[in-house]
Amino acid sequence: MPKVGMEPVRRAQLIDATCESIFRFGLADTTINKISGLAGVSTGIISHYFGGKNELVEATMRKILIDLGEAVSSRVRQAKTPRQKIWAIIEGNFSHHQTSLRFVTSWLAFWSQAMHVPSLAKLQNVNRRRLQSNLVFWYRRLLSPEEAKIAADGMAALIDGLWLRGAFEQQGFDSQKAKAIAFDYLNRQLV
Amino acid sequence: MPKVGMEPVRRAQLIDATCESIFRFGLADTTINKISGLAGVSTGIISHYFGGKNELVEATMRKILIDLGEAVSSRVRQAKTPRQKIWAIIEGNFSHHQTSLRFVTSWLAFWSQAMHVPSLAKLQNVNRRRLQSNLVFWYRRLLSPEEAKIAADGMAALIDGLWLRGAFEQQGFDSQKAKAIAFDYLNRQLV
Amino acid sequence: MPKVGMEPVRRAQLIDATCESIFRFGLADTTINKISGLAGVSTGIISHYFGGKNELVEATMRKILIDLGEAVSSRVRQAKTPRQKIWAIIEGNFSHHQTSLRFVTSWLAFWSQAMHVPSLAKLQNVNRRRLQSNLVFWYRRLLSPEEAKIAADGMAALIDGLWLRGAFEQQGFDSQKAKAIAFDYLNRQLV
Amino acid sequence: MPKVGMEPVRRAQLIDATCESIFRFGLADTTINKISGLAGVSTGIISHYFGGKNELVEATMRKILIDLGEAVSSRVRQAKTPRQKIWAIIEGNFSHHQTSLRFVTSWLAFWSQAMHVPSLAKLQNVNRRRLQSNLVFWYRRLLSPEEAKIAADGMAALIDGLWLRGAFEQQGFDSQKAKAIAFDYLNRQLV
DNA sequence: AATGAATGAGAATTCATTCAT
DNA sequence: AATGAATGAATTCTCATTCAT
Repeated sequence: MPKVGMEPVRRAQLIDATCESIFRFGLADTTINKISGLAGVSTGIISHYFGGKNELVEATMRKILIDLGEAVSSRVRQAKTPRQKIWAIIEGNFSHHQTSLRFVTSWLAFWSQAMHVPSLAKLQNVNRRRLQSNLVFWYRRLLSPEEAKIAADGMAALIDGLWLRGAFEQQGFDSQKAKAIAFDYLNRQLV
Repeated sequence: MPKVGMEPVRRAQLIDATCESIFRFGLADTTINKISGLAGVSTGIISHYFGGKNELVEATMRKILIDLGEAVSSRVRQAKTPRQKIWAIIEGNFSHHQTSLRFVTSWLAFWSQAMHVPSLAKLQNVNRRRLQSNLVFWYRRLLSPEEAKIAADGMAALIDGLWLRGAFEQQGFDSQKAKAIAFDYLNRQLV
Repeated sequence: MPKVGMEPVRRAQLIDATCESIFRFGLADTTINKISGLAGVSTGIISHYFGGKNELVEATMRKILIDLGEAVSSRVRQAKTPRQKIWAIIEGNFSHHQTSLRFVTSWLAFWSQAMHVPSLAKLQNVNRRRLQSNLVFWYRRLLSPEEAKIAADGMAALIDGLWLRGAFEQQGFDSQKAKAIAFDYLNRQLV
Repeated sequence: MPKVGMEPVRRAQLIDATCESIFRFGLADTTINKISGLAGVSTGIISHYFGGKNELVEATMRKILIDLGEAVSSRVRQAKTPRQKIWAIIEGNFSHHQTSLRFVTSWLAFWSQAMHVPSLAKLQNVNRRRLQSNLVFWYRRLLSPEEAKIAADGMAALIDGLWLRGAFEQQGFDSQKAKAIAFDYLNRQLV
């Protein structure tokens, strides 16, 4: 019998290598040769486990969004008050793992790519709406419906904007600074 | 007899076609065939006037950033008080032309691409810093240096984040809503 | 304890699956994955029992030609007169098993392939000549040598041509019609 | 201005090279590298003029069937009596150009391939039916409807069978012999 | 005896660039 | 000034074969 149970291992390996390649070369210059080279496997494996490059890229995006969602929701669960819940959402978005350049680079590449690839757009929309509706839910506990809508849209945009600009910081993403800005915004929203 | 003075015409034609192609197909699926087809000229023209596809793409990004810069600075010039100046920067960023999906799509594609293409990164950094330093300059008239830094970074991120999320709105970019959110943030920053 | 005596079983299984795959997908789209899938075994088995795909394909062709040869010779043995012998050859070629589309499809694929694969060409030539020499042998009992040659070549070509065209009939190979045509030809050859 | 009017030249060149490649290597081993190599052009040309390999192969088959059809119909036009018409159909099918091994090899490859490729099957059916209906038409002038049907089906099968077996003759297709056999059959059909 | 994970050579296709006209 | 035919390197995908278990 051949080695069994390799599937989850290989899939994780290849998704990691895809992130690494997007980080190093950009999505446009990410080829299955580079991915399989980084993963230390042959190119054929990609078709074998994912069907093709597109599916691997999609799986990578899904992984990133799921990780991000989990980082947020695990923190939100532990929070008590509505204010702490929003705080937790911000914290989750700027937790260490999420702000590694490796992560942010892929996130940005996907955001751009999603505009023209339906399967990615679907994932992107789910994620975008999740952040927005989470925020609205807790802001409503503290503000009028109209104010909550504006506050949530503003905070969601600020979080994504901090990521976006953070991706270009020479000295790497400064998550402390990002959090400080977001918390400052939050304090001002809640008077 | 050959037509003379075609250069500026052809360059503008090709840059417009490049924006159109990025909007329609995405940067990844933008080929010189599509660009020259949209422009109604032959493929050879691109090499002739720009040297190659990369240079055309770079020229297109430069054009977009210059347009954006001019939309902002023309408004800033007319503003009087520091608060109006900041208001003008926001207005400029969400003026009609800037928020057309055509524009936002290219802007986002370039932001992603710039992470791995030095010539684009340079343009991107100039633009990114210009927005930040413009904001800091006027916030300093109204806030302490520390507060001004945070306010400027926050506003810059919010503006970019609103673009980013606006690019995905089903019903198109709602620049009124974006401005409302940014002005609300501004009001809270300046108490 | 390992099963013993599996070899003939596995070989027959794989040859059947190869016929089935050629029938369903065509020789060009017959892969060892499809063959082993149809046979319900793993791909490795093919190398194990046949050495490789080519050898399996060759074995399949050999099987088809042997089956065909046996269908003919068993009938010929029972025939008495030269005319009945020729009749038996025709009958054998259009007996039920031989005219199933499954069979004809593989036969045609091999005929085409044999033109460029020496090992298949050899099998093909043996078979082609066997039909011709069988026919000549019995026609000589009834006709002059020159007439017998033409009669045999004609009948051999007619039989193969009926297969060829029969393979494309929408409603399947009509062996009754094929036999009627061949017998009519035979009657005219023998006045 | 670049060279114009190259399209028909290149298309003919590539179709010829495809025939040559099928003759030399077989359809299964015909690659766009081999085709473009034989044609003395680059591989990109194939996509440029045909869209892809499949379309080139289809165009090649169409060319072969059209040539065959024309060889037949030009002869039929000149024939006077029904018997001469049938004679002309046979002549056309075994005229020099049609019986070159180059031609026959491709013809056989396509026949096999057509069983699983709808676009080729369509071409094949048109051609197969044309031969049959042409023959029926003229046999009806000389025989009863039932006899005409059998005679036509028999002659069509004989013609194809002679091609099929002729493709394998060591010393090349002997069109004189093929014609002699077919004419002999014709004489016997018409008593 | 049998598996199926892994390989990597080979295939078709795409596309920026070149260049004769 | 402008064309677009032609190139060929680069990319993705397929698939027969190998081999550790």
